[in-house]
Amino acid sequence: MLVTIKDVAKKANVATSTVSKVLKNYSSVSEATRIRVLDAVAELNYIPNSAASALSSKKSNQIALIFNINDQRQSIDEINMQYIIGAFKATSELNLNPETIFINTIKDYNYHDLRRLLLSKGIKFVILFGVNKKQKLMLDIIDSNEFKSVVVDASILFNETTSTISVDHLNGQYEVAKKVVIKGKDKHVLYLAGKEDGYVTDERLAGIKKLQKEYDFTLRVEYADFSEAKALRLTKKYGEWADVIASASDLMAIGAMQALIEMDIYRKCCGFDGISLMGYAGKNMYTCKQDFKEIGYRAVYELNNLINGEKTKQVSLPFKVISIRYEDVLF
Amino acid sequence: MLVTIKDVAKKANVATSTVSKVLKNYSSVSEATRIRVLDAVAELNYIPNSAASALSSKKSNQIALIFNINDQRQSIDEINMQYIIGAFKATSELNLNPETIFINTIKDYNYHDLRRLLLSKGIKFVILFGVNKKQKLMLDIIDSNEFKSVVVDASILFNETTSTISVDHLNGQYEVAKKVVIKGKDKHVLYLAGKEDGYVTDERLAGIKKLQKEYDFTLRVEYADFSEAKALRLTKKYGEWADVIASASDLMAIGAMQALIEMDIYRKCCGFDGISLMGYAGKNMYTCKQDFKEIGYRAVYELNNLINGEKTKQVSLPFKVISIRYEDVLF
DNA sequence: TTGTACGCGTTATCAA
DNA sequence: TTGATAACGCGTACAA
Repeated sequence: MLVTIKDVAKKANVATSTVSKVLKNYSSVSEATRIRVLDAVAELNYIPNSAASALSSKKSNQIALIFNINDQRQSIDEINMQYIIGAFKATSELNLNPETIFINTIKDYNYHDLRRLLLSKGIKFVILFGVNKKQKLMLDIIDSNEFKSVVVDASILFNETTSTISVDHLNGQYEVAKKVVIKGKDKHVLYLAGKEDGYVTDERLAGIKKLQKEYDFTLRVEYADFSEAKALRLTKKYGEWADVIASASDLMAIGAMQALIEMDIYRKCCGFDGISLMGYAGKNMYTCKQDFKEIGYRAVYELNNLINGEKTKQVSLPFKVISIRYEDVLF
Repeated sequence: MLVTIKDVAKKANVATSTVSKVLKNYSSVSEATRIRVLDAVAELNYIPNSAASALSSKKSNQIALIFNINDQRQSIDEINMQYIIGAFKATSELNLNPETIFINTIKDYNYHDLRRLLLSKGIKFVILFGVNKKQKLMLDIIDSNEFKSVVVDASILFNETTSTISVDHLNGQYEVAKKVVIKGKDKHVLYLAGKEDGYVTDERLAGIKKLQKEYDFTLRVEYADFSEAKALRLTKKYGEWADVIASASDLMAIGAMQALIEMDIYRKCCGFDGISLMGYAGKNMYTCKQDFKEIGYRAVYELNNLINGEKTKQVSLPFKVISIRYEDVLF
């Protein structure tokens, strides 16, 4: 029925322990028996039982990718999908086993459930996507001493058990805004910030303020909560006043642009993220493009470093200030 | 160190088997000991070891969600993300454990690797997303007698071990095209079909042909391979000739529309899928909206039926012929 | 209703 | 370099 290591051992005329050694590439095995074992493995079509292995070795190559996603706005599903694809590429290369978890799409998920889920599988290393100041579960994981983690987009959470990885949001916002804003106290910049509980919100806000110090324009900050609709409304309210509208996300920038169109006025705008929707609705706006796939990919590699006992670190990935045209997203 | 079932047994003054029975909600346990055991569990913060459980019971609640995705076109990442979110909602409700696999983003993935991956985890039930006629791995899984599967969007693959689930692509295409095409032999319809190796391609093509029989227009079918760029090129070539352009996907419809804009002519268009991008670039086109989240959700429930020994079946989910406006995707 | 004892498939220790 | 053998933590006949 089910082929086990015993069957292989019998077939190859060796002990089970020898088979195990061969399969784990231990050196203390003669070439002759090695071949004999591998032949038997091939012949019997033997497939190791990962549960038995995990139980016996007390090791599991499982890691968790934990997402806090917004399942309302499908236009940005792209971001999480790219995270996932990049991360899975890395787990495949590193022979790690990703357990994907969406903590917010499932009601009644509390820290105990999550902890239980992870520990029952022997998972002690996790990657956190979409953390914010109110995301108690994720913060608990970071604070706990049971898990080591890599946090995406919240460099401030760096500590002895937590590596961080993200682009430099501060300078990203600074650079992209620099493309559109104008110097001088008489110039008005409307900045549509993200949500107050977002860590990147603070970083990006600091970016526009850094530019303000340099360019000395008049800055009005409004929190549009990463909402396109709110950005639209706020732009209708303050767009007339502004010379330039800088947004902390592409979606908000598109909302702002839509408002301007409806108001029939023109203002320079810029976004943040570099999602492909910008190629359709972005009207050649500048944006700060993040490579989400690469971020997911690197996050796994950083986690692997932690698994291998390395110390936590803060990783900064490059961004690109670009304008996405229709031709760029066309396939 | 690690709290096991033995520790709980000791604490509660019962045998390990009793603890096991309590945790599995077996009836043959007195209320008194039940409480004593649960108290001990809570007090010791006991967490079951899923590997040990799987090994001992020879059962695993693991299923696999296998995706064949196109990782070039991020505009439609939304579709797979919605599948995933819906599927995960269901697995959470059913206490199943999803293993997510992207077979095409990882090079050198052959059937043996995949089979090995699945069987090593005791996975015998899988859901297949994105199958097409050339997707050998998935077809092998369907044909093998080792796995039972639910296939999304390929009703034709239905058999004794394979349930299928999808909207009625034929009538979906029929209905949406009906909104825009015009009766009469002198009327010209350009139909931008999908890829020839896609199962839905055939179904949707049959849909437009059904309508042709009824409306008697002149039909020109061109395969745009689900590519926006190809749709754009083909529309430039045949758009002038056509009175109406029907596309087998939203992305192609958007490409066609873009071509028309560049050609500075107007033709009625329709798409298929109902992705949110249509709210931005769709110019009020009609489309056949699929509820991808619901499809993912239902697919898991169907798989659960197979797990519970039910017979395979063909499930058809409803579609909606709508026109997506900007307001619809705005949050 | 409860407990004993064995088996699940693999790994690891230790002796040969 | 190899082979017994004892864990790993849990489930489940079967006996009590």
